[in-house]
Amino acid sequence: MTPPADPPPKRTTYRHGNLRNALLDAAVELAREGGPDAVALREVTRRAGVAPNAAYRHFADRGALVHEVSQAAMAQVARTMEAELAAVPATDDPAARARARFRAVGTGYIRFATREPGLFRTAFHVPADMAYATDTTAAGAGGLTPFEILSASLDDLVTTGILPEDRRPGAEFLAWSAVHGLSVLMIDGPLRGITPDQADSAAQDVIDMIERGI
Amino acid sequence: MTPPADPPPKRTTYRHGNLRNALLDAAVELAREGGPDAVALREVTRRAGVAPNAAYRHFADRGALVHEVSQAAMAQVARTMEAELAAVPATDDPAARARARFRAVGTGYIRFATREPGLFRTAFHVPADMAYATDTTAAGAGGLTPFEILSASLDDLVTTGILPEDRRPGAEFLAWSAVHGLSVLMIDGPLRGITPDQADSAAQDVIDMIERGI
DNA sequence: ATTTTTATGTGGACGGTGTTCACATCGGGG
DNA sequence: CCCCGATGTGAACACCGTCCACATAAAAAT
Repeated sequence: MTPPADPPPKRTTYRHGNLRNALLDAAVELAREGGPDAVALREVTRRAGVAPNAAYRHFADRGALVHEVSQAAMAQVARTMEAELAAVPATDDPAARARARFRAVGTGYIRFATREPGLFRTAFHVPADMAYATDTTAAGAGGLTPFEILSASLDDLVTTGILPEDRRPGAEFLAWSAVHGLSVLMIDGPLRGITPDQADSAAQDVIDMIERGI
Repeated sequence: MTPPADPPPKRTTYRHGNLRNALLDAAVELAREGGPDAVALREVTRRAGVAPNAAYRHFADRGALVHEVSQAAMAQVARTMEAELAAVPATDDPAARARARFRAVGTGYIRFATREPGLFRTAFHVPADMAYATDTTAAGAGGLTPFEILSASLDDLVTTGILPEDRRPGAEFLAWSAVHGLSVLMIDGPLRGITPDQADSAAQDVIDMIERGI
């Protein structure tokens, strides 16, 4: 029950040596636990064992720090989607494979949202002052952003003949809306408090709807 | 360019007489302009021309105040949906009418989100400490919550034979997810900055998907 | 090798916030 | 009529983000 943290390592050198990363790590941890609002600059510096102002040598202000956390969180979304894609069993049927991969993309997205709600909310946090509305992209290990991963899976649906070509334009936003909406409703909407099993089931239902309705 | 506000009316009586409502009104206005985080207790009391602590005679803490704003915002969602429903042209064909009403429900929801993003975000704001996770419902003029309005419109789809009965269970969450997701993506997601025309068009596309996929 | 520049971390301050405690002021029920 | 409970006030505390002037040490220039 010592919530503050382990004793700060009492750095001996004047320079920290890796402050920027230390700050970022602490900030990510805070966001993981409590969402974007929980990222307090002072607490972050405290955990790094450094004076509050030291943060300003590495980040313009709190917004810049949160923005970087947001980027990191978005990259984690991409990685979770990639992991789900990698778990898709091999098949000879390219159409079945394309379908399974499309479903994996959506499943990974929703899984990340329910497993890491704090980071998920941070990934989609847009600051009030619009200063950091830069769409600097955040990619996963494969170098693709979540949006690009989704797009690729939709392209495969078209090339395998599952999705008619004339339905392709704008399909990203239809799929994204449904999957994102379910995520939000489960995280802090009326579906909050659902069990993980129910969450997975709901995810599959929503993806079913997308496949039929897209 | 006097952002603070008009001069506080310099109340003469010791009692305010209507403080609770005055505080709530100011809080709603702040939420309207900047979302839930913009609701500052001190600013609210300032606008009501009263000392900061006076708020604690009417609300347990800031969370309680924001929660009430959230309820009020949810009620406005319901009213917007009702307004959209009322605008559905009369028809003899009950099936066509049911479809139109279902679409109106979704359209109203998305319209409110894009027109009042601050209130929309506040309506779905769940406090960090989970203290106010009470699901006290917020109804519109017709006495129905947004969720109940949606449910009713889905019931009508079933009775008019548009929606097969076996697809009815859980359909609320499918529809809600898609519509809510689009709203969020347009408010502070990657679809932010879209024109109102594009927003309406995207809304219709999403509702099309729901109708096909539900 | 010595000096100077630059990057990085510190200390102190200011104004903002939510919240609590003790106190002031009234309005209405005994 | 009086007093008591409801309502509003004042001062204080802790926390936050941010800015200023300053300290320190590493790197670059001499």
